Amino acid sequence: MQQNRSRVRQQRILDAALRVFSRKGFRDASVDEIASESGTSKGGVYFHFPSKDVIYLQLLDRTVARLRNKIEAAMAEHDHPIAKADAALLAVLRTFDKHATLARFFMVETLGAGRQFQSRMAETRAEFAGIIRQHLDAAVDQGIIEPLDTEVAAQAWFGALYEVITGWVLVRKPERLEETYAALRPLLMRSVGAEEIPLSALMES
Amino acid sequence: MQQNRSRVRQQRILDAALRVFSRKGFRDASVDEIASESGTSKGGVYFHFPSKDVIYLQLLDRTVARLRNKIEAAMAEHDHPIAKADAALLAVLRTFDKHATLARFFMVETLGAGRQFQSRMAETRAEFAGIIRQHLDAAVDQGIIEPLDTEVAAQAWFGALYEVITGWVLVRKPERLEETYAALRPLLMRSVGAEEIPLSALMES
DNA sequence: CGAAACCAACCGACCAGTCGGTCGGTTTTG
DNA sequence: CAAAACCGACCGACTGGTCGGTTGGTTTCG
Repeated sequence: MQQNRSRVRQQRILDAALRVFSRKGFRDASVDEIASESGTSKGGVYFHFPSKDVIYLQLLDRTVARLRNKIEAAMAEHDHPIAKADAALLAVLRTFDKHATLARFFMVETLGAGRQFQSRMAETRAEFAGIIRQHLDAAVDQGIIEPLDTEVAAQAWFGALYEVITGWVLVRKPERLEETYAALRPLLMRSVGAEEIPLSALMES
Repeated sequence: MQQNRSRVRQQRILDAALRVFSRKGFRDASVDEIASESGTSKGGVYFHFPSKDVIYLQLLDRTVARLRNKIEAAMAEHDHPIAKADAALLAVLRTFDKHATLARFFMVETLGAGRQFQSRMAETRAEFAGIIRQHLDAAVDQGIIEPLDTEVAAQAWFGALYEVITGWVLVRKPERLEETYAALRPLLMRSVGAEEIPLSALMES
């Protein structure tokens, strides 16, 4: 049970780090603050993690994994590429709606965290863009949309989404992020030439 | 001529700051480095600028103004909203193509520069999104595109562009940013429901 | 000469990471 | 069984280095 306790403490530190990084950003967050926010001391933090960088990186990994899981779970419930895209879009918007802290960390923090993380950040962006691209390719293969440069299209989708979410994080308008869905969906769909299909029952659930 | 000399030195410092900030980011760029890169000393820098923050802010202002001028000059040569959008898109791509340093500063640096600049950054993003929105609204008024949520659309356009440029800055693929134009243009146009018009003579000039 | 421009040396705040030591619980041993 | 030995977890004072900003003196120029 001792190692269980240890694992709990590690999670506590990561949870605290998420809040502190979200508030202050990587550079302005001191390890002392993470320590006190997680109910321990600096020495305690350094017992569990070798460096501040590693805390950040592990937190990023955890966050990315959770978000990707959410997205993939949402998509797994549908077969049609457009329904998958819809589900993924809603899953993202709702997740960030519910966890604004996460949004702040992920959106505002990711790019400017510091030069040492830049390549990792590029990988992360590429990972999400890759998911989008993969499904765009599938849609092209199935003849649902016309062939197009799916790499640029995936980047553009990611960027559009990223910007809308970032804007919401910074300004908090509209009140609920999900409200942008109605405007975002047709925009994205039309951009790749996907004909309109009713969004009907997708709004609830 | 004394104040002229002074102004020249100020510009030199800003030019050097642009290079150093682009390489290192705001936090990792030391005033000493900006000083030596501009052929002066730290004291010299502090004679012309009251703080590192102000250097950054003035540089940001200068950069935004120049970019906005480029965009508006490009648009002024056309009347039709779609031609304006085209011209603006090309102007942006070409400007960053030619000045990768500027792209690095503007793209990678803007978001994560530090909490103290966050509201200013939000303003800057809003400014460019506002330009896009204004012209989307005009296009709607002229009946060229169907009514839509131009605020979200403008954000999405900005975000898409931002992401593509950022990706290029970080990975440098394709070789020339302008090559993304052919993929980006139809994507953006279709997203707002603008019918295809030949891009023909727009590629050169 | 006098003011503007410039410089090198310096100051002090800040903070990641270290280290010697403590504490509560578990295992070993006589 | 109890005392001794041990151990993982934890604490917080301290250090070493960095860097924004200051200052007092020097050069340049009109």
